[in-house]
Amino acid sequence: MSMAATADLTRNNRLVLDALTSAGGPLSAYQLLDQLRDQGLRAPPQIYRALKWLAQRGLVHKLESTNAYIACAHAKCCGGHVDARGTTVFFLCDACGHVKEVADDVIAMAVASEAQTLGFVPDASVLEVHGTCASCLSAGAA
Amino acid sequence: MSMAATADLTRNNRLVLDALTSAGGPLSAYQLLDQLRDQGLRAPPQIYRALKWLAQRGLVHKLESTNAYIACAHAKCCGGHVDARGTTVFFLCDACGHVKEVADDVIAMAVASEAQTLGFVPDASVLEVHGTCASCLSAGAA
DNA sequence: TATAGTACGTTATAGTATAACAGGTCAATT
DNA sequence: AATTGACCTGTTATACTATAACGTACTATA
Repeated sequence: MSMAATADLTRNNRLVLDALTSAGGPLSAYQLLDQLRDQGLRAPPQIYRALKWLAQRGLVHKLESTNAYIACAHAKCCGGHVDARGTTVFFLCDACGHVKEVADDVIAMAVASEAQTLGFVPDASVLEVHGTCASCLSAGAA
Repeated sequence: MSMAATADLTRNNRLVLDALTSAGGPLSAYQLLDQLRDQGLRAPPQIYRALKWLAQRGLVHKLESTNAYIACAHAKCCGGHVDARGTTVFFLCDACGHVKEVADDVIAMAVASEAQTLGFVPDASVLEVHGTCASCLSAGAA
């Protein structure tokens, strides 16, 4: 497995990745732009270019159902052990906004199996489950 | 199982649904608007209102990863036997644009199982697999 | 007649994303 | 040294996606 290239990040890419990482949750491109205006980022293309670069390497993910971006939860420990092709599943709490990223082999294999049945060769998957997280459930049950 | 209400569609809802159905594939909201301008639909809210109404009843689905809308493949035969909460999986061919909608219990159960492990209560799922369809593969292999 | 609910049409605006152009840096090659 | 090419950068303008908010009209029911 190749180590993620957290070393050769350019200034802009680093700024965007750091902002997402310290946010601890999803941010929109324009929220990132607002946060990074002080650091010299002024226009959307600067943000989108960084996001594209980071996403291609699996360091960030786009949440398609919310048009938001999130730092890969696994990139820190082992350099993006979940590949950039998107076999991860996101559980998004609609109550608190928390997003849980999991690598679930059972789901991945079920998708691969269905694809095979169809004669379809998968390239990238978007798997996003909306609902209510455990902590919001227990808070709401009080 | 309740029959889908294809009878009590308003004029606008019917126009949008028919356009999507006869398209046989995904259309963007603005493509729909262009197509339906002759029938009197002039502004985006008219389209989006119809899409929202239809989606709530499972007659159309939104493809989050492409910002497009597609008629439910199962609505015709049995009134949306796949519920509006989104347990269906879409396989999108990036080569030809074809979209295959399938109701895969194995995937649905794998998602439900993972959710249960997390103590997460799912509400709606977005499951979209990009890749290459069988027919494009055989064409490309020639 | 009120009243509420729903659908409708319209204008304006918000939010998301990219095309296209210009300049800067740096290393490899000529 | 000069040239080239690859890549990163900044900027303007624009395209694409979606909704807020207003006013109207047509039911159905009280």
